[in-house]
Amino acid sequence: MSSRKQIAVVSKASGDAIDAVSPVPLHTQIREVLRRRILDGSYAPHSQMPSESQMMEAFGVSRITIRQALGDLQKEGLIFKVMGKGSFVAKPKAFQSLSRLQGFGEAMAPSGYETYSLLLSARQVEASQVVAARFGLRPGEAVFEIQRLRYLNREPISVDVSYFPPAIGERLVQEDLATRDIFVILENDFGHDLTHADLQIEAISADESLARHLGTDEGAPLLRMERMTYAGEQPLDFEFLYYRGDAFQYRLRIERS
Amino acid sequence: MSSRKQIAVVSKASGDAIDAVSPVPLHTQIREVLRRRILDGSYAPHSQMPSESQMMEAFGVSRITIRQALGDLQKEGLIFKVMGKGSFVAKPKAFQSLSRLQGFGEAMAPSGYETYSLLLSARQVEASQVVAARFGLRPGEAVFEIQRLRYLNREPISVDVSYFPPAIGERLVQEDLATRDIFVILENDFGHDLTHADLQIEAISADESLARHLGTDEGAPLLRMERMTYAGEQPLDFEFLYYRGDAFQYRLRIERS
DNA sequence: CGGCACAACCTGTTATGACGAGTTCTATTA
DNA sequence: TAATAGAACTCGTCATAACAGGTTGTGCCG
Repeated sequence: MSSRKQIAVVSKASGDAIDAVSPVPLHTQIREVLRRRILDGSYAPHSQMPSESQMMEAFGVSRITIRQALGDLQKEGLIFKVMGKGSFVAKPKAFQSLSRLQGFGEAMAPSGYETYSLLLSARQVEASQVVAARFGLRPGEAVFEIQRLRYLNREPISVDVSYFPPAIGERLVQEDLATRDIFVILENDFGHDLTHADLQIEAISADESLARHLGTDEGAPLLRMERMTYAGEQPLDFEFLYYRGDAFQYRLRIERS
Repeated sequence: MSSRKQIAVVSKASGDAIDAVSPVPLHTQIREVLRRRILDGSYAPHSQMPSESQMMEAFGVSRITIRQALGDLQKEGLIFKVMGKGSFVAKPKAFQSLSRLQGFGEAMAPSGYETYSLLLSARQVEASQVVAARFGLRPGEAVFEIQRLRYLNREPISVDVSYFPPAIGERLVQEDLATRDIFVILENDFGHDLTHADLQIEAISADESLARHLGTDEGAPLLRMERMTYAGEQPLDFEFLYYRGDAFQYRLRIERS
């Protein structure tokens, strides 16, 4: 390569605003911005990322904050650093970080693949007819909705729309949903004992929104799952999962222990 | 099998000296001391660990250093923290953090278990007859030896004695050998393309040292493996693995891709 | 022209300091 | 006595600062 031209985008030109007064920590916001840039290709695999001091300036925070964000990404295996040179985007690899596929994927992936999630939204909403019925609520009562876009080996693989009782949802959003399995959080951190799940499956066509997220054509075949997970009698987690039809085989074991 | 009366050790009474001038970072030293205390039971599962300020004083370092050590352990899932309360030792769980079993274990663990390694020693030594022969060296030439004790779900499962060309060994010790798979480091960080491995297996009796590490009786049956891993023609990693006979079934697939 | 020393960058480590937020126990108050 | 306010602890976040150790380019010198 020749001269020093810009390495990559640093400024917050796009919708990656950092909010200093937000309740979510700066390093978390920055980590997610960087994760998005990696997953959407702004930072290509093997390319060098901006230096820590460049990011300091670009985001307007101190170096310790940048380092926290980068350190998190490094521990996930999304980037690697070389002392004296800089930070680089890691090449997606199978046989690295297993364990991240949740439930469905857990049973599905015989070996390990790299998986991450992008948080699309997380908010309290009024329960729709279907959701209310599943939780034994009245339509319009509050439930917590979390939408995520899941990646398998750096490719978008599914859109997950999950509903939780408000109390659980509030706590979930404080966790690291990008890399941790919701099942594991529920079991480990919250102490819920997941017992079983009911599910149903069908095939649908991608609408505009799903197609955009999953990078398929509109109308492409998707696998749609509806799954309610229980801890004993208590309904905990109701999910709609939209999997890319061309990327998944269906093989599943529902029992969990 | 002796009864342990101590509650929680904070001071560096035992052999857990922190060396300020050592080339290995303080937070790494501290992390490993804490890991040892967790794995050997000094800090029992679910028990509260000393507070960050207590550790600051006990180790004679700043809080940021303690936090780095604790943060690493937390990301591994060995401990968890509760704001306003403190740090606690996590309960060992299967179905959490897969992906850490290397090679042999990788193929062996159908689902996931929690695995860690304790670094027993890492140093340059003179190649023994056997090691030299495998690497195509003359006996007495320098090779790098790494000894580790591996845990599966908080129980010691195997002693690994690995030999590397000096250049590779020197780099390996700078990596996080406690949680990262050497195979993954070699492939991902170092760019070596592991192709195949030769191995042989036999059953032996535990000598005093092995029995002590593995927590078995002297004379207990062990599985002994000798494995040479190659990247193409180049021999990269020669290992002796001593597995507890009562804890392992042999089922293996050698191809890697 | 080739080699070597140095400056200019990078990340790694660590300290100090400050404030915020959550928990728990205590002491004051109604 | 019971409720409440607060003190005293905990971890979480973020800033500033300094130095070490590694890499890379530049420019001087032979």
